[in-house]
Amino acid sequence: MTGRVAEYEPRQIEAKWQKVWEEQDAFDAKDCDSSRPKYYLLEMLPYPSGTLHMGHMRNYTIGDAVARYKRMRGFNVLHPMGWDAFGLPAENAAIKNQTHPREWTNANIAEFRRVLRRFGFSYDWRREISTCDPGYYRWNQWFFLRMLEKGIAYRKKSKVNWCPQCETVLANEQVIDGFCWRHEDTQVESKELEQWFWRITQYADKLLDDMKTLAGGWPERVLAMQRNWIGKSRGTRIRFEVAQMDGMSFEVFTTRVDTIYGASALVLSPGHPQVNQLLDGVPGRAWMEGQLKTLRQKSTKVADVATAEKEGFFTGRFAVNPFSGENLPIWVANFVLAEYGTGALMAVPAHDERDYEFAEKYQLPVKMVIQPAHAAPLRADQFSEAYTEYGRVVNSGPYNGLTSEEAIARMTADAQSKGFGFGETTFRLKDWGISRQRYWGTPIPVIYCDKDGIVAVPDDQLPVRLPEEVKLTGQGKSPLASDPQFVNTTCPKCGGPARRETDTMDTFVDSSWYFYRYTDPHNEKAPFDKEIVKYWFTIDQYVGGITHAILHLLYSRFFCKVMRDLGLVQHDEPIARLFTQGMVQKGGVAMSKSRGNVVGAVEMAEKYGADTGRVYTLFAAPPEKDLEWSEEAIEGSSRFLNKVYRLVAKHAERLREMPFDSSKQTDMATASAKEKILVRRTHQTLKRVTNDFETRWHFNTSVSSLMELLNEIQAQEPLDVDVSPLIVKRALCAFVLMLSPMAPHIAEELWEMLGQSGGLSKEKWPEYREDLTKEEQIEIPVQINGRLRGKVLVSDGISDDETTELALKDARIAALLDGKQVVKTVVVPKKLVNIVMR
RNA sequence: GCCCGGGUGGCGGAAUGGCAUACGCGGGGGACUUAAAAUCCCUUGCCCUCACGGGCGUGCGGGUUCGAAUCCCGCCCCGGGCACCA
Repeated sequence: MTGRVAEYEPRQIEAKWQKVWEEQDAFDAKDCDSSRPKYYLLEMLPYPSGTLHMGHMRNYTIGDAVARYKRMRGFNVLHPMGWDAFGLPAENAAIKNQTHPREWTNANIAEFRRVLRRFGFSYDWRREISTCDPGYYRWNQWFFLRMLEKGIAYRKKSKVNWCPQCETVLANEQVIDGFCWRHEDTQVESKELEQWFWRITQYADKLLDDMKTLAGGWPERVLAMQRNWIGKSRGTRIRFEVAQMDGMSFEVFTTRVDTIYGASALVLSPGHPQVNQLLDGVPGRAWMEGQLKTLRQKSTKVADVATAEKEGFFTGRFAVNPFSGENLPIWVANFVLAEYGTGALMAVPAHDERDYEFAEKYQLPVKMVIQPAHAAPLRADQFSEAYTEYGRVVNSGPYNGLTSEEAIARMTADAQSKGFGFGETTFRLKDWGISRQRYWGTPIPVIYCDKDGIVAVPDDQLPVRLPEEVKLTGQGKSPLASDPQFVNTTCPKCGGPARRETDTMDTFVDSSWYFYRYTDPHNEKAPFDKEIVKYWFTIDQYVGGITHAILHLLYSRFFCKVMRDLGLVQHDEPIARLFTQGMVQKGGVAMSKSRGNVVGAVEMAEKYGADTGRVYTLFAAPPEKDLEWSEEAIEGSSRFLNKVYRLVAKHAERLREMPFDSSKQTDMATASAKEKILVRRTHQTLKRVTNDFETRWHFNTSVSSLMELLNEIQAQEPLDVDVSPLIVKRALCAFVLMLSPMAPHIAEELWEMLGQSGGLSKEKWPEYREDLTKEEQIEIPVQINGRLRGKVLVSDGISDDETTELALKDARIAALLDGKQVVKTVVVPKKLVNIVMR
């Protein structure tokens, strides 16, 4: 045919088209364009540290394939990128390298940006944001002030993790099994500090309820994790008076008030604030103090707490069961959490596993008050474990015979009317502590004045800038406190001397609303324009890792609800659909710098080309599954693109001038056999790939469909005999268009080689035609008793009876059926025949 | 303990009630080449058989069905999340 064919040079092609895209602003999204449907596609913004590896790239490749597909489908696509630029690693790196966190961060951002461009992701770069810019974080401060006005932001003393070696507060993530991450032999202490909190608990119910609207769009396991985290629990609060101590009482929270007649003790947490008062004047007090101290000092390691043996002591005091009037001994025990419920509980050994275990050890009575509703009754002498199911209430005075549900309702109502209790809902979720004693974050915009107390920084003084010249030592308290120029200020109210807040905000604040800023990134008067947000929101599709299933995604939902209450947005949920992609692993574990198993994105792109990297990450596994990186398997994707390039290059010359109109299709009545194959295979592939993009995103099968189509086209060689050039051109153009979301650079190059102009970013996705996917003749399997015994060729419109007849006539089938009785035949049209014989 | 995933060739995976192992990697054989690389062709689940052919086979055991990797019941194993939450 033609002479020597040029070789596929990914580096050259990729640079060429990236430049073209940039010059054409090919991926700019147009605000408030009502002529097209909008599509907001978002990938989680990276923390710019270390190197971008293939784990990042997988996330962006999945997103980019969808973004490009949606554009071809006629959507106005918003596909932005930015940097989660505040955070501890920058500060630590700065201390280590004697640089400024901003320098370190900016260098990383520059590198990340370069690598993302090297992969040709179709971002609207005009909208790039960086959370460490004062132009961004001033809006963190602005939101903080609005929350302060609303009472959502408040200050209280709270326990923090404190390392006595570092002399600083540690984030929960920096506490490893109760020890400091930098001092493996130093136990982290608990210390009380004044901290700023955001009242996320005020939205607990809403956060839980609104998850109903996310069902279907969010992975069930993410919803399950959030549900678990919020931890809603409905129950009853009951007050127990202490016998012979006037006015002293304890409240307990229980979800099973129906078991209260079976209570055999009242148990307090060692951390309960009233323990000391209770022990006043009790004989043996000194011994008890010792016991208390031991219980309180027990390891706080998570693993230990869960498996620790139950221990406790009897206080010598008694509480009165308000339902039965019975006196219950008051105990203090390690298994009662101070932070949950009321820090006290009623122990019902017969119907709670933990209480049973405790009662066994300390010989407390086990009183059965619930019997199974449908199974055989429990017998006291055969009781070996707690019965925790609902059932029918017994031995409970006036409540006997009720079901658990009825008893809970009745007893809660009675407690309320008699004044010793009420129905209550508790949550595991706690308010969000946002104070960090760190430098590299958003300064909290508050001033402390001796005269006026806590004073908000006025809006017109925002942003409160991070001072650039601060000495970072990693020691002591908040770094900002060591900068007198920053700390000392004047009170906005009285003008007198005052001090600035020296803590900064948790970096999760930055990422809780960043996706709103993309819609209007340069606005200096507001965090964003309401109308523009209204146009773009909600986010149609969010793509990111499962690691953020709780914190980031819960905080973002909370922020949205606060913003709605502030009148800034009108929607209840910011993200309609969430896709969590699997990790990229090497040697069975996630890629990470510390493990030294990182495959750098740049190295990968230089060796094989960005398109090959993209195709491989899509092909190697379905996107939600973890993917084991294989240097050998990537060769397959490289070979595939090389083959595609050679095929198109071989035929491009003679097809270049051929006019091509994708809306016109071949007349199958006059087509040759080869032409029919080309047309049908093309439309079959179009159908499969379109389905993959529209439904479950299994791009691995999209790539394999294209590989099969490529093989089919090659099998029809020579393509200049018995095939009209127009049909070859249509097949190749459809191929290139289908490839373009996944391997955009080579697709652009081939498109140009085929004589098509204007670039692919303006092209439409090719529609398949159902009738053109149909084969004239189909080979279907013939089974006897469900076992494959032969095959017959049937034509498209054949009836079931005709199919059966054909199958029975098949020589091999006939031989097997000889002398046997056919009981029944099953025909699945165009799929299969099954003959049941005896 | 509870909740969510998952278990298919040597490997990544395909098939979601209808031909198990598509596509790719790896392996074996061949063509081209002085040679190598690249490329192309053939082959590749296990067992029996010279062969034709047959049997087995989707973690295990049952069930439903003309037909099960797929649906149902009961287990086992692996991964992840939560975990003394009253």
